[in-house]
Amino acid sequence: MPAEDAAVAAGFERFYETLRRLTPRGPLSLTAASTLRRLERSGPHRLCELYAPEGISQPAMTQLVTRLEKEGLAERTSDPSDGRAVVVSITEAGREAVSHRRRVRAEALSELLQGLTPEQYEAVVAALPALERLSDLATEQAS
Amino acid sequence: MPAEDAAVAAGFERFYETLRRLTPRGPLSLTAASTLRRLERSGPHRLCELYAPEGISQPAMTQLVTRLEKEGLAERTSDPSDGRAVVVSITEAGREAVSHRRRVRAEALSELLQGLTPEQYEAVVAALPALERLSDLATEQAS
DNA sequence: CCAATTTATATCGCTGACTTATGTACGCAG
DNA sequence: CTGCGTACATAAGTCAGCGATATAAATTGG
Repeated sequence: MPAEDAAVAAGFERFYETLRRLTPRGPLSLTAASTLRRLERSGPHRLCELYAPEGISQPAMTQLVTRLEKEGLAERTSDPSDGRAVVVSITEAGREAVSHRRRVRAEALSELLQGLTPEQYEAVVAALPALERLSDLATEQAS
Repeated sequence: MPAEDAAVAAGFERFYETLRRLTPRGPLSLTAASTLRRLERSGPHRLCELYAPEGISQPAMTQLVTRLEKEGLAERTSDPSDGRAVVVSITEAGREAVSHRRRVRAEALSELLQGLTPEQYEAVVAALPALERLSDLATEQAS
């Protein structure tokens, strides 16, 4: 492991905690929010396609979908081509919940961003593609 | 809110999920790990100074400290100057647990970092001071 | 200096969100 | 239609958080 990676890891570690506290309490668990974002981003999915990337077990996803359905944020549809399958999709209320959460977070973050110097701000913007790339790499690795 | 902040927020949102999955399972909850890091970083604290910054209730912190104590990762000491207070400090085993967790995470991250181009890597390194600053700002804001 | 209040921590009962093990319904090959 | 694999649901247990409340020490007002 290159030495400089350790510095990056240390910085990320602390920054991760900062991000975590930026949306402290809410009716959605981390996994619930993440699942909703996935459904919003890449459309309806079968339940069996959801649990692995979210890093939880299949029963946990069943329960999560049940909760989301009870709260009106997602819905189950049966797949006509496969009677065993359940297709999960996000509802309008779900989209609103996601965008509300996103907005709250973005506003809190925006306030912090204003404390940066223009140079620091530019550095953050310049690093965004790299962060995006890291997320892509992590996703690939998982599959 | 400046328009570009939204892009930053979106990038951070996804990156946050990525970091979250970088240390998937472990015996320590997110809060437990975060609390241990705090104790390691800034020394012993009274229980009442711990729960607010960690974003949990006081009873939850009492329980968390109890668990950490049971696992030998932290210990309670009574404050001689205030009979009501309990001073929590990290043990040697606690330090090891923190550093182990940090190492695992750093290695996983390091693997991802190698997938970046040199330019992207430099962009990340260049952004570190800004991320650090953001964390500082968030800490100030909380107090 | 004693009663009332505030502060610091602990205990209780509850819920949410996971786990593993197991059950059920459907699809498909023989 | 038998039997097996797949997709999902259910059951039972655990863990980590919550609010309400209890206990005990410190502080404060008369």
